[in-house]
Amino acid sequence: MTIELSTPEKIKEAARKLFSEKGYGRTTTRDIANEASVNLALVNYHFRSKEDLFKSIMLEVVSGFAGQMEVLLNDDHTFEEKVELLVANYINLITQQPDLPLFMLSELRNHPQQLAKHLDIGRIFREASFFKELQERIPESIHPVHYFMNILSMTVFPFVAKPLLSVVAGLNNDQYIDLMQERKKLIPQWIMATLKSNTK
Amino acid sequence: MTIELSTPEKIKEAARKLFSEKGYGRTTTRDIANEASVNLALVNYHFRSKEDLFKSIMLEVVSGFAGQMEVLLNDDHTFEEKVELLVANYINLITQQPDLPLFMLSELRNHPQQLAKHLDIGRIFREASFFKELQERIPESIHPVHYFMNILSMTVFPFVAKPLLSVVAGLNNDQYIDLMQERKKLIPQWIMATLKSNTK
DNA sequence: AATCAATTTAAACATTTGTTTAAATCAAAT
DNA sequence: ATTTGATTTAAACAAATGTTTAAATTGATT
Repeated sequence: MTIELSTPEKIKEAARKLFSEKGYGRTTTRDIANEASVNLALVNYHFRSKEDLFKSIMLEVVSGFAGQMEVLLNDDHTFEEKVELLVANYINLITQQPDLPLFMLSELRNHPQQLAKHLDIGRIFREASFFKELQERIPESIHPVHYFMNILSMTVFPFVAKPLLSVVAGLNNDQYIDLMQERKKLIPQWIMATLKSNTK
Repeated sequence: MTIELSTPEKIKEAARKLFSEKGYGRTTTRDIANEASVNLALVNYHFRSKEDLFKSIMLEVVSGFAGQMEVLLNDDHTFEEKVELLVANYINLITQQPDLPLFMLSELRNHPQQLAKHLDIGRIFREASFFKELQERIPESIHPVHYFMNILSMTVFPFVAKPLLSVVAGLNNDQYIDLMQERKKLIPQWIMATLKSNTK
């Protein structure tokens, strides 16, 4: 039932897995070739270098993330529904790919320019209907990005800090996943509560 | 005015800097020796291996973090003051060492066991007065760790995601730091607002 | 001053790692 | 069936990297 992938696709899939699991520095081209069940030289044949392979994967991941975000920030729902969709969407995504956020954040710091490069992310966000709706609800003294930070923080951080927080709370893996599912409902409630505390 | 450090201290300081800047995988023993202005072989002479050097640093960082947290979670202040102190404390700490949280989180995932090892972190947290006070304020249907997650998330995540969020918001470094300073006051307010929304 | 252990140094070693090469294989077009 | 270009393979190369060695230096003790 698994479809036969082309060699470059096999390599990219293997690299995506290994880079996000172990980071760029600890992943070798031989790791990638093995994971993809492919001859070592094919990594350099299809992609020019390890660095180029990384860039191509990173670009896909970041533009996928940004594209999805743009849709969610501009859809037809109410503000509160937008928050609910945003949170549920990312909790689902990250539950399936738990290593994705830490990978993105780590490597975004080591390869800065990459982000602004092919993606005018700033404009996408500032022009989103979400931000206009947000500004109508809060005083001008508070920067709207604070609330965007809060949504993303409460949604993403618990996954990133799972090794720490699961020990703190004394929870096993399944219990931790249950907690994250609970947050789909809780985070939007909390966000609305913080908005009421800072009314315009 | 800078005090002369012993060789092992020079090595540890250099390694702490480079590991947190570039991660374990991309930091070489030669990098460390150069940064410490010390002969290459001394890294292996004073610490057995690169891995051992890493472990020794990681242990210091994690137990420092946990120790500080234990004090803050158990001091004599009111619940709201505890939240204020916790937030202000970590915003100050991370402002001075911006690479620390991402380093801790990345490497904690690659070297799991390390955490639970020398540190019974779970007990420290569950027995803290902070958690008892928290439980008195929320219904039993909600796990208190949710709120601890929220505090840590809103405090730490904006630093970890700075490369992304500063582009999103279109802010330069100084403006971003100002935003983080504002959060010292805002986060405790928001936390109290979320608590009121889920009263016992 | 001589001794002795601890520390430092320069050099080398063995692996690992990213990349290249040249031949072999494959698949489609003539 | 032949040709031609793309793909794959095994092998090798050069550079980087963690570690070790053996000699040199240092600094305190006798």
